[in-house]
Amino acid sequence: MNVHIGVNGLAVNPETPRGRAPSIRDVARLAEVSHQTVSRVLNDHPSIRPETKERVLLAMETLQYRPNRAARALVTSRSHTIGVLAARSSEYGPATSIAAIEDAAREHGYYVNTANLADVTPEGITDALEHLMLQAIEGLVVIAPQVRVFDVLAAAPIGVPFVSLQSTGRSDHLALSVDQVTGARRATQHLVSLGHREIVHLAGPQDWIEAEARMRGFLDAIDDADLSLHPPILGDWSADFGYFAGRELSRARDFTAVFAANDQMAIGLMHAFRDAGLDVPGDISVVGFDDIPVAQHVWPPLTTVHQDFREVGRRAVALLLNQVHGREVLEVEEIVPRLVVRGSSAEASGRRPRYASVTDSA
Amino acid sequence: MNVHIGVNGLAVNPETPRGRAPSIRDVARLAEVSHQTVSRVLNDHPSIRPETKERVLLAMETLQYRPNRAARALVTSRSHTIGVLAARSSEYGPATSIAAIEDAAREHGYYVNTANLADVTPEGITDALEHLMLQAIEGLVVIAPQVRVFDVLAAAPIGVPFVSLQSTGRSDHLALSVDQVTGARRATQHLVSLGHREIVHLAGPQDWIEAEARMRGFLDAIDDADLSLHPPILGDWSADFGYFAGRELSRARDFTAVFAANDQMAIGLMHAFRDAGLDVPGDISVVGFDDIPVAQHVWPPLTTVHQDFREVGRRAVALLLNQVHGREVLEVEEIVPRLVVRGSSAEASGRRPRYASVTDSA
DNA sequence: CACCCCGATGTGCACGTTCACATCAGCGGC
DNA sequence: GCCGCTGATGTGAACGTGCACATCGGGGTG
Repeated sequence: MNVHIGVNGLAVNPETPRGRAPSIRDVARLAEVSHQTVSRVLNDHPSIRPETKERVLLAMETLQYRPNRAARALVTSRSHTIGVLAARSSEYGPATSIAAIEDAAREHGYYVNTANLADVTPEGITDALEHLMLQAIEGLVVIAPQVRVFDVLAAAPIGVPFVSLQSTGRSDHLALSVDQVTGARRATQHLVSLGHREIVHLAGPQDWIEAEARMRGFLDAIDDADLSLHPPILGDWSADFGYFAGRELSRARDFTAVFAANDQMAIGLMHAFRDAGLDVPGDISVVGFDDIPVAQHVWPPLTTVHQDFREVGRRAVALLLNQVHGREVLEVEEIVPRLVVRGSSAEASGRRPRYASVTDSA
Repeated sequence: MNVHIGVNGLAVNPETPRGRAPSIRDVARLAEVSHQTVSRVLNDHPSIRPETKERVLLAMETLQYRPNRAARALVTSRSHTIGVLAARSSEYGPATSIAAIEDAAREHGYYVNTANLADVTPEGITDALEHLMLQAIEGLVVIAPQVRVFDVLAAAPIGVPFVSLQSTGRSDHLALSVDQVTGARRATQHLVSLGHREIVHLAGPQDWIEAEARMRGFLDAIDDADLSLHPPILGDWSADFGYFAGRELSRARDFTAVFAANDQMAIGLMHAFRDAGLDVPGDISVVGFDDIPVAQHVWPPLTTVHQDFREVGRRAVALLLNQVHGREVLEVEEIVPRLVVRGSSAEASGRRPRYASVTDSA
């Protein structure tokens, strides 16, 4: 109700004409210099007498001057904004990375504008992209890890450098590759080393880059160990899907371990197994991926592959801004996620695993 | 490496002079009208002959014209951007709301700029606010639900309408109040109705508005039922804290139920109780708050209070944009979250509760 | 038939900033 | 004592758009 707080914020300053916000000319007048000198102070120009600078800064202070971003953007044609193209951004992983991107960008004096992919149709993607381009973004971070997105991106000339948080294997852009393949392989090898020979993979949706990488890691490990291959199940990342998949799986029971492509599905799986009277890890071992914060607190504590989402976001910004500024792009070292063994995986014999408590993260 | 895709995006258009992006004047020249006519087409001015409009649109198309947001913002002094001041934005609830806010804003042709609160010191808050104000935001959504934030907000005249996702009880701004008090009261009453008389509240951090509201709902219910009050434990929302709190609690064991202020802590609690050899809900009932997606898949499935975070985000934007456009602000109806009874709460006697499966959400 | 109004379009300026260039004083070197 | 350089500052234009106002033709009204 009572929301109008003056027209213009701080508004009523006697020095400032009308209801307008103070401009550099107003500051200049007060400091008795030219507007250009004020501009120089703003931009840290070297040849300004300290005394003059002082006077200008004082004038800015008394006038409560704020530089006008639009005017600056207009003349420099730099928006100081980067775009983020994201999918499913309410989930822990992406959300964490996005937050880290925003923090890192702010630290570098940049703004972030996020467009969430409502649907992954070409129209939806073009639409989101259009929105970002209208914002005149200087760079783009892509966290929408469907292959399809990159097809659209490749087709639409976006004209700004972009970085993806998923390695597509393409060379038309920079990717901040977390080595998901190795992560998935290690997870699978862990199960193999526990004596499991019939392992099922509950994968992410087809077309998702991460799902594909984790699947490949799984297949590699199965191949290395010379095991027979169960056809992977394609899920949608959700715990609910994990539950339903687990219900189906517990009918057949021709396996002793499941590697789920993310923790949510793994948790849903365990729920279903419990419902079916199967003990995890006594009857069936389960391994997840991501290490979301609750993973170590569910029962049994989930063996999973830990990813540092914040670090990924940070690096993405660093990489992107390097490109934006035309600096040399340093070699991108891959981040290898690490396996965290907890209670949901045990030897195929059915013996109890060593108990991993909450302190394993310390 | 191979990232530079032309200087300017689509760049090489013979109609466009130099390397500059096409402006309305370029379009005007090609369409053989004045730049003002082009502007009118852009802004859907009524009195334009359809034929002329057609010609202009065609010229835009061939020139791949994009309006320059900075120039427009400069002259209209409207940024078409709203700011979001957020805290802990990687968690499910806030992250979901933020995503919904972005979607809704985009639908209304607005951009969203998010500033995450690194720390809740006055400096941190001012800093984030400063960042947003530099962006010339037209409105602000606050999801940083500490009381302290509102103190700073009240002190610093932000000069734009703002909406908070938490009800502060103050009248200096609009709040989109989810009735957390009622939600918490219902959760507690549920435990009371199951015969529990010794109920502990694992609260959120002091200073958090939501923590306070949930605490009040708890206290109200305890008071109504005339039960003795256990001193609430102040947590930090995290599952890890829930675990440690649970360890402490299981020493005393002078209670039969715990109402946790969010699901993460509830899950941590259950973990600790299990470690201590206590059965949930056989020995102790646990109720959470939020209904995060995994809540129904942990063991036992968590009784909790469901909130629709997306709806909250959507409404926040609607409310805010109404204010921004000076439209009448319609009465804000409170959203009352609903209790979802699952397996983690049972009668104080220790009898097994009816089993609530995943289908309870269907 | 003169008048006015309205629809359709054009003209010039303003927005606040930076950039290119101009100015001016002081100082060292010949 | 003059030249040129350099540091410190000022001057004017430009960026791309929207707004206020001007213009012009046509049609209805008296």
